[in-house]
Amino acid sequence: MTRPLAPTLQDLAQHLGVHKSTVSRAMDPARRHLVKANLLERVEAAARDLGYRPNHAAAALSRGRSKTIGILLPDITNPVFPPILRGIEDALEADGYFALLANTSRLENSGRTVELAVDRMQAQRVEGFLIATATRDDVWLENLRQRDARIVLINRTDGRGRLPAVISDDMLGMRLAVDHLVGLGHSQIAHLAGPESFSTGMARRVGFEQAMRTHGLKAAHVVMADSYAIESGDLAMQQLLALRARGVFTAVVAANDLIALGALQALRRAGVTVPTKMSIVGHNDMPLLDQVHPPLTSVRIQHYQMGYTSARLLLDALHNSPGSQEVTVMLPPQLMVRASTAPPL
Amino acid sequence: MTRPLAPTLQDLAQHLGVHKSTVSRAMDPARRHLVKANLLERVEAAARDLGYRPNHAAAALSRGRSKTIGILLPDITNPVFPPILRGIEDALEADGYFALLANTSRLENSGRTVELAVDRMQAQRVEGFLIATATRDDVWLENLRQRDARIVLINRTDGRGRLPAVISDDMLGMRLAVDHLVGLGHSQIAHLAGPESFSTGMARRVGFEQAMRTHGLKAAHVVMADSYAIESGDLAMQQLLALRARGVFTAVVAANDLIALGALQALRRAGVTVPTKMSIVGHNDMPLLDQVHPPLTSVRIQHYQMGYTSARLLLDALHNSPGSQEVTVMLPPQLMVRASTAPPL
DNA sequence: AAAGGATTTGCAACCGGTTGCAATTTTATT
DNA sequence: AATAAAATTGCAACCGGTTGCAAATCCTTT
Repeated sequence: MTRPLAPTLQDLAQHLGVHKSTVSRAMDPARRHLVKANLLERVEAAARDLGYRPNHAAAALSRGRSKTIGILLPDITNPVFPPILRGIEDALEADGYFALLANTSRLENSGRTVELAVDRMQAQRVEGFLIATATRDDVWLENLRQRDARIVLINRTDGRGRLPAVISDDMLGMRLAVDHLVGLGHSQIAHLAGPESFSTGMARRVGFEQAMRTHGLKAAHVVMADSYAIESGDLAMQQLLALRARGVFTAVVAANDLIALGALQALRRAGVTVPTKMSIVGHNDMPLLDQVHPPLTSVRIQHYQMGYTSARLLLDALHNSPGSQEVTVMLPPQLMVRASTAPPL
Repeated sequence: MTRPLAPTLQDLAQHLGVHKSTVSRAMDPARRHLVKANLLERVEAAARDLGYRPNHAAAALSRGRSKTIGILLPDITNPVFPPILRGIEDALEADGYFALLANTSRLENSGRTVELAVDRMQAQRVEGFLIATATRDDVWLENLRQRDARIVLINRTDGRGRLPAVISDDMLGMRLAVDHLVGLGHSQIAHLAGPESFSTGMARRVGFEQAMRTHGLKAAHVVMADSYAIESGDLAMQQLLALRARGVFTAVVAANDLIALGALQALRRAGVTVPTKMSIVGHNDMPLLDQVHPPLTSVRIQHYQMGYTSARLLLDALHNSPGSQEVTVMLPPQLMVRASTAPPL
């Protein structure tokens, strides 16, 4: 069973009668010009013949750069993340970088899981982190930052705004939603907010309130769901309905699609038909939203672009190591109008 | 800006006045017993103090094992894959392995993309591959196999059945679907098949026909969708409707949820109400299926378990290198009955 | 107390590339 | 044709661990 091991640079060099350093240069696009044209061809031919594959670990060790980026997601199972991941991968691949992925939702940021993942990634000598799990007061994130790790946040910012981030313009998103509803004739609008511990929950609530003010309106009610999940949305909507006595409302802006779906459930049970008796707007425009009943109007976020841009930002920072600009890139969202919104009765 | 570099084994050893090989042994759980108890404690303390992180690249190079597995997915954006991925990660993490992910859908298996990804992964010296992109006649897969790569297929098998695989029991799945419909009183049942180039498309069609035979029935019609996508399902359903003249049917079993959703669309447009005039069963039970209208009855596959088991299988094969058992593990699916199926008129 | 075996620890080579610098060859210049 | 300058190639140290083997130390046993 002892088949020939994978050929090394040394093997190749010997085969060609040159020194391995020469072959090494021939294999590196950036140093290729240092080797004579015809030798280069011979090297390439030989590499192909022998089936040579560079050993990434050796290269990483030797130059102290792993060409690897660590990615922390709360839960890949949440449909907003796959497109982000695709964007990241596409950007990384263009520079020959690899992604190391970790889902950290097991204990929902409750400390250990994330730190374990970070440890493993640091052992892998990742050159930087793309983090989509930030909450507004993460200690581990702050620690990581202080250890001079290169970091770009995605989708959510940290509380202090000290780290570069790529997010959706939540203010604008809420303005789009509110403008749409007001345009339809609504004036009594409620908000199902997301957790304040996430920057998105916070920003969207503030954005909602501000957009309402722009129209000279006040939020009918604001109820906070305690997580971005269907059940939480359901619960929150029940609370909202209970408040109707103290002020009727004809539309609901949810901080997130899952919350909106939960709200839809609660409304269905309560016999409130959407959109005739109540309009609903979601946020994120996750897949299949056009297939639910009724098809949900939602604020579409540029997920793919968010991933792509964040990776690009990180790579740029890695290459021009000094001036780590602490930019926050805001991507404009877009309103997808479907059948869950209509003029009030 | 020249901050102290990350401490190495050597640094630690010097700090303690011992040789680095001793520290190396102290850090390895499997070799830890070789070092005296109190020294061990000192090493651990020092490691903590200096913030020592082992360099994975160095270790990988030195022992020739990267503790890394390559994962090939067609498209993480497809909701069946995230749970698979979670399963894989959980299994790998337990053994200290890492996952290297690649989406290969850009050109849908059209050759180059996959091979590029495989190349990059081999440069990383992955110890094995988990592949969910197999079609029934992949050349690159066969090549990979012949280069003695360790492989476990997920969800789909290759045509030749030469590679270990973890799949759902598609025969059983179709039997569950057909039994359910027949139990409701249907006897004229059509099938929207998936592409025959995928083992799932093929196996489910065969499974459907066999299940029908068990009941002494014959398939009303079988139309093949040309991909697992909503639009393809829509198109295929239109074709199916056109065939109604030559034999009425009251239920449709789709090879996949997306196809079923497309069929739902087509039926809606044609004014055929589900489930009253037509029952529909999907396959996979992807997320949000309970939120569409009507909530779709579907064959639930054990995605997470599929990922977990496949990774476990691969790890086992890697550890007992000789007897690479070419098992095919079949996981039993389960029927999720919802509102898209009802007795025929 | 000496011999012999069992434990610990040290030594040094090695994994497969990368890279600054020196040596050599080629090309250009006069 | 001689010489300087430029282009190639070779040399050797190094990256940070791992591991077989030798050396040193500790424990038993008689």
